Amino acid sequence: MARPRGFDETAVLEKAVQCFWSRGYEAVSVRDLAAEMGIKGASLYNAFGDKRSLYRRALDHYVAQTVGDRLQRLAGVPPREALERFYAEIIERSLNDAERKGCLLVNSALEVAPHDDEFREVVAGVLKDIEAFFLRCVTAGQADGSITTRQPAADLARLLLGVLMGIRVLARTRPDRELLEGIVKPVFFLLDNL
Amino acid sequence: MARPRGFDETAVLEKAVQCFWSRGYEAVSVRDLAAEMGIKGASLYNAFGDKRSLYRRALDHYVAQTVGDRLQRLAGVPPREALERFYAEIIERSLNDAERKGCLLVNSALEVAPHDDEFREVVAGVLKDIEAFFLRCVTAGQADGSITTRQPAADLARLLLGVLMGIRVLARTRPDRELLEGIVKPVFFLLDNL
DNA sequence: TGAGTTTTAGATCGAGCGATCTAAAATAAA
DNA sequence: TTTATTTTAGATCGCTCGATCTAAAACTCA
Repeated sequence: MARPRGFDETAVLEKAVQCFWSRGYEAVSVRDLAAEMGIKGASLYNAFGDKRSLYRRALDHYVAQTVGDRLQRLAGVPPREALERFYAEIIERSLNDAERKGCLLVNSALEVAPHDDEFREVVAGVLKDIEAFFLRCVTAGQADGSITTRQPAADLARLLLGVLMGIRVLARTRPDRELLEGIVKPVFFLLDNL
Repeated sequence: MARPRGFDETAVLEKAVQCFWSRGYEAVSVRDLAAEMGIKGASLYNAFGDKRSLYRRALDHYVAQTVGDRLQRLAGVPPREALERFYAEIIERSLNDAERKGCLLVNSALEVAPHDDEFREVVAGVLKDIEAFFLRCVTAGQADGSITTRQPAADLARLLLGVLMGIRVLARTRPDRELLEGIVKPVFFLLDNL
């Protein structure tokens, strides 16, 4: 039978995530990727196909690890608190991001999705998942009285998604706690009052 | 004396803006640029220097034409109305953007600014200009009673900047009126009430 | 008109790109 | 041990990259 693979596919995929995350799709070469992943070019093409396929795998892995994990962890938390912890996490991540890599999903939304239908659908789907999470939180919060009912839950969820994207973008150019927390403060004031 | 330039520098610069705007920095080659600008490679290097310098010129031109113009047009408008018209313009622009180019400033904030100190300063400066415009609007609105005083003007301005970035990002993947207007609606509800 | 200067057009530079190929090394089942 | 299969390592494919060079063409001023 066949010789088994000499590397851990998940481990090298995570190296690829790091590359794409910190430098983007176009700016990273397949040679850079192979070197960083610790495998040879042919092994890379064998295991992952071409550069675009590898990016797809990297994005899927990132989303599962980062977004999926967060949504799952906060699924059981009381809604108002879940939202607060969500944003607190995002802000801490953004401020601790010395390389200013931002979020691979947001980066993909700007660099890859606009020119590539498959990636646009993938990114749009994840964004809708996040929006749906926000909507569940807002609806539950409105039901238990912790979140205002004076605006439709759907619009509040949209606002939460928009603000999330805004924080992710601004943090890459102005990683400033006062700015990021200043964005969130009026949002929670709105959720709380009225 | 010298032979005069055979092309209009501003006109070809605007062609370069279109290229960088729709495809990004890395994905556009100097050959693409020269062809689209209708000049030869040597003329491009003569007139604008290298690719990075041309991008800088293109970004500056875009900012002056697009951002600067908008802030100037709305400077004399009553504050609450200025904010409303600002967002209405942004949403219409985003929905009419068939190529999903988004905003060159936001695109630069994600593709170029994180890895290039000069561009980071340029982008951060423009973002601060926009934030300052929002702050002037909010402060004036709080003074004339058209905007709530129950949150600090500085935080409301930060929220307005964050939401603007969020709209610009989301529109490139999900150019959907319901989504974009749904983000803005609770923001104005917050500005109006309380 | 002629001297002087700049812009043109097109070829070309070395480097790096994504992708593929060959052949040797490695492994598991027969 | 043999056979079959896969992964390796490294060279290499044709192409495009950003950038430069060479001359010819174009133009202004003396």
